[in-house]
Amino acid sequence: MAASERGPRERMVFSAAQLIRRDGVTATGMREVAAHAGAPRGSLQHYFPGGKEQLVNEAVDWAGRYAAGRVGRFLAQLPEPTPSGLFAAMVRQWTDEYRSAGFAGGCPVAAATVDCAEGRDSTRAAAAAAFARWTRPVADALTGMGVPAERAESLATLMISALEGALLIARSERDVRALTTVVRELGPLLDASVVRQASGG
Amino acid sequence: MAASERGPRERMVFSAAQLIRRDGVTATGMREVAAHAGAPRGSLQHYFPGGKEQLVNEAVDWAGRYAAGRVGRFLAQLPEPTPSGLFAAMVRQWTDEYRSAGFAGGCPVAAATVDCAEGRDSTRAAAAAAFARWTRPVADALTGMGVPAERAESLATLMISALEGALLIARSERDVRALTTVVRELGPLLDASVVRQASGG
DNA sequence: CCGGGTCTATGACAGCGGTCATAGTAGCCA
DNA sequence: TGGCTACTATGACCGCTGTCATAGACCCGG
Repeated sequence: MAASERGPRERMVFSAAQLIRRDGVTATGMREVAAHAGAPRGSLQHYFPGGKEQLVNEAVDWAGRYAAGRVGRFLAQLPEPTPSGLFAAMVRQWTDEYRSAGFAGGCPVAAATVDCAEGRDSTRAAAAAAFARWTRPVADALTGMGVPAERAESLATLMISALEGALLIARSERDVRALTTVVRELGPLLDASVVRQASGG
Repeated sequence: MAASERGPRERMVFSAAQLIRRDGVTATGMREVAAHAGAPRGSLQHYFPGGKEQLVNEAVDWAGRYAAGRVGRFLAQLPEPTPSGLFAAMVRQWTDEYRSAGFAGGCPVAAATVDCAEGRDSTRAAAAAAFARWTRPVADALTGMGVPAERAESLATLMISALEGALLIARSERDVRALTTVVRELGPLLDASVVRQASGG
């Protein structure tokens, strides 16, 4: 979650993602983004001539790449790769954040979808692309673990759906219960989908 | 989804829920709610002296009651009650809407959570209450089908999580794929959780 | 010195947001 | 008729939003 000290443009995209995931797209102002990024206000129209829509879209895009990138790192850290282990790692990222930093933020892609699915088509498309970019490495990981290709895609969608929904519930309840629940209940199903190789369950 | 011609107050709450689930909380204006409900603007401060916050909270509350009420009707319509059948019915309500009316609207509770979880605690609490009120009848239905009480609660949370997450994906993609996917993949797991009575597999 | 990029700095604008203040109407009771 | 209550009707206020316009800083090649 920590972007190093890159250029002001990248910092603004990153800040936009952070503010969006906390307050939603509409409630996040351009001036606020610049201030949060420590960037001059004048840079907004310089780097994002497309206005707020461009900034939001890039933030959603960034979030999608970030989530996709995490999948690979989770895989590398797993002692032995199992579907349930991957899912647990994906969810644990959130439970860790919520326990250590509070329930202030959700998923920026979800926020963009809720706020812009109707009325700002480019942002809606950016959210769909982010979900797709996130789903692919998850599905690929599943096939690598021995899940048939057709089911891998479906199970990846199920995993992300359950995670996103549980995030909503957890944030509203200020309790990670929903997150731990979906991991516990979905784990066996995921591991049972492995057909070749010795399944650990 | 159609509220009959009740009083103006109820119409405004209903309209608020509709607009919120389409555009989000922040992007929904008070004047817009009144206009959508065909109610006079002056009635806003009369019926909702607590301002927008009160109106939003009541809309979220209404949505929670509505979702909870649907569960009972779904159960009554099932030829034989199975967990997967109930889940399929819950999801089908959304696929039907999306196929017939387009992908304009999402879940108002999700929208309220995304937009208000941080910064408006009463609305956050209202969302949590709505999720809880929705979860209970689902869990009760599962226990009635023979699911052990401890798992029933967890599976109800899983069902609602998967539904909410799939809603986000479906809306961003403008495709019901994610919804049908979670039904297909989650159904067997749900039915397998029935321990007593003949499971209808 | 000039010219020409990249980036920054402000100020203004027009619009809309929620909310408040105030006045008006309708009906009902005495 | 008067008076009370429920509800409606407007208009104004202030703050904030995204966006535009304009001008300044800074650096580099010539």
